[in-house]
Order: sequence, then C-alpha cells, then structure tokens
Amino acid sequence: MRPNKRDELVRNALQVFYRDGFHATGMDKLVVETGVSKTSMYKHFRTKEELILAALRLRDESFRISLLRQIEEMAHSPADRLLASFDALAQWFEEDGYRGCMFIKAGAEYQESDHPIHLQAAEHKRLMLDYFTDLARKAGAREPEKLGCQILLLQEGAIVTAVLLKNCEPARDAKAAAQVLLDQALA
Amino acid sequence: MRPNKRDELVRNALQVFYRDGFHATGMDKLVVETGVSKTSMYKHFRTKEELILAALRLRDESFRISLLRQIEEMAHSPADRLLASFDALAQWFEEDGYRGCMFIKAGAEYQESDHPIHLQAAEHKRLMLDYFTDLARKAGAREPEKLGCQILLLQEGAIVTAVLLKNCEPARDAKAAAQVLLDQALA
DNA sequence: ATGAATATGTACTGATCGGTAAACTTTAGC
DNA sequence: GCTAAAGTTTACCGATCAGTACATATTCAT
Repeated sequence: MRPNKRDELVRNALQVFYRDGFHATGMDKLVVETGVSKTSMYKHFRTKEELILAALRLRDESFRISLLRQIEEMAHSPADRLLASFDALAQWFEEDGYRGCMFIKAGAEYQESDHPIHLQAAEHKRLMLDYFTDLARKAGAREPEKLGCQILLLQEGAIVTAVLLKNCEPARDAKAAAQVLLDQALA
Repeated sequence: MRPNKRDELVRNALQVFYRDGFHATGMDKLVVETGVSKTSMYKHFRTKEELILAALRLRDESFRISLLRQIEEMAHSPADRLLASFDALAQWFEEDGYRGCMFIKAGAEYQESDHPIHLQAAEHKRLMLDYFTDLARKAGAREPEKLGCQILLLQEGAIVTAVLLKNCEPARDAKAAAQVLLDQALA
C-alpha cells in the first residue's frame, strides 16, 4: 500500500470538489474530509491546482469508462447505443448527490481558455464528442460529425437542465429528440 | 443621480462576476473595478450574496429583454422565432468576452438547491423554458411542452459547448436539430 | 532489528476573505 | 446657504486562504 494513500487522497478530494466546488473547497477542508494531512498532500502535489488536475483526470477516466460500459451493456448496435446513452444519463440524474457535470463546472470556475484546468475540461468534452461521432459514423449517419455534435448538445443541455429545473425530465425529452435526429440522419 | 450609483455598482459588478466568477471575485477587487467604495457597497447591500442576487436580477432582465427583442426583429411567425433564437445564440457566441451563461455558472458555484442564488438561476431557466414552450404552442406543435424543453436543451447544450469546444459550431448544429424537431412536431 | 521512505501533528507565514468603524467630503433639495 | 443624505478614505476586525517548516511517528523491505 505504498502509493495508495495518494490515490485515496485524489478519490476523496474528487468527491469534495464535486460536491462543494473548487474555489469553495479549501485545503484545510480537504484535510478534514479526506483524513490526509496537509503535509502529505503537499508531498504528492505541489499546488492545489495539481491536485484538482489529478482529480479531474480520475473523474474523466472513471466517468467515461463506466458510461461506455453501461451503454455497451444496454445496447449493441451503434444506433441503439446512441439512444441508450440517454438512459444512462437518466440513471445518473436520479443518483443521490447528483450535481451536474464536473467538467462543465471546472470550465465555469476556471474560465481562461488557456488555463490547465479549463483545457482538461475541454479535453473531456472532446473525447465525449469523438465517441458520439464515432457511433454516428458506425450507425451510418449521413453527416456523422453533425449528428455526433447534436447528440452531445442534447446531453450537455440535459445535464445542466437536470441541475436547475427539477420539474421536467430532460433525459426523456433529449432521448426523444435524439431518436428523431437519428431517424432523419439514417433515412 | 441619487440612486444611480447603486445601479452603476450593480452593472459593473455584473461584468466582473461574469468575467471572473463569483467566489473568485472578492469585494476588494470590486472596489477597484467598479470605483465604488466598500463602505458604499455595504450601504446598498448588506452582504456579497445580496449584491450577487441584484447582479443576477439585472442580468436576467437585460439578457431576456434583448434576446426576445432580437428574436422578434429577426422573425415573425412563432416557428421562425424558435429557429431565430439559435441565430441570436450564434451572434452571442461571437462576442468578445463570451463566457457562457451566467446562470449556469451561478448554479454551478452555489449548488445547494435551496440556496437563494441557485433558486434565482433556476428561475431564469424556467422563464426561458416558458418562452420556448409558448412559442411551440403558438406554432401549433403537437406536444408544446416537449418541444419547448427540447429547444431549451439544445440551447443550453450549445451554450456550454461553445465555451469548451472551440473547434465546432454548436449554434449551427443546434439550429439544424431544432429545424428537424420542429418539422416533426408540426407534421 | 535497522534504515529509508512515507506518514503525521502542530505551528506558522503573508495574503486575502467578507464585513465594520469612524471621521471627512461631496452632493442635492429647500 | 444650510442641512442632511450619500459618498469617500483609511484603518481595522477575525477568519480563512494556499503553502511551508520542523520535529515526530509509522510503515516496510531487507
């Protein structure tokens, strides 16, 4: 268990950053919430920013891996998988402690477009876009880049709407929209 | 010019909050950037939170008013106006200093769903949803609530995607998607 | 069992946080 | 021209910010 304390730190810090935000989470709060001493934190990461970047890297990995696995279990054709991504979204929204997309929030708190945290958030979205575009291409869509982007737009829209509007079901309406767009792109 | 200093404060503070974020903007920075003394600020607003709420109120008003006017100038039928909203979006994305939606960011920095700032951000989105739903109804859509929500999802998705992904044109793809959804809802 | 790496607690730095106190100056209505 | 409101400067409060120093304790491979 040599480097595991570091991973444990990143894992727990990730939860706190996701729950409370980046600027609102001080290093002293992290000491309390993660159980890792401040001295140890600064042995592993030279700055708070580096710790945030590590947390975002972990989030990107675990989020995308589990999302893709979910999708691939639920559906098998590329077209069905595009649609299934919205069912995965709906499940996510129902989870306790759902607080929207960590990368949208990171981009919102670190707005300069050349900031490392902003860049890492952008990279995550680019990977998501690539995944949807790939599925659209495999599904035989006429303009896969366009359909992939539209699927992404619906997802991002649903994610932020699910945070702010409790009275509507964005995942359902987004899926219905995706179905229409998909039909039209395959016709 | 009695109460105008207050309005000037709110107007300038709004710009700084939008540019730099809420937690990242301290009251001392606002003194420098707005030219209003700290004592005066606290004469007008008892807390930073009240100042933020006033800034958000102003933003909601001016943003919605100018957006609706733009839309109503560009198009005249309800259906065309739904589509024109994406042209207004595209123009917004091109503006210098575009930094996404202030209310999405407010909801991201103040995440507790009963927080006054979170509630105010949610109220803005609800008003936007109502507007689109109303247009969808007037356009004769089969399920106006559904179409209104889908338009909103595309808009929100485009807004956050325009912040993070510089290499694609979310407003264009969102408009094309809206066109398809609209056709299908009117058929 | 020992040595080296890794962890810890405590105490601290200077800067900044939101917010206040008090004394002084400007502005505007009568 | 006087009065009172509204604005200002300057200095301050205790708390918290990110980050560091240092001495001690725990862990682990040999």
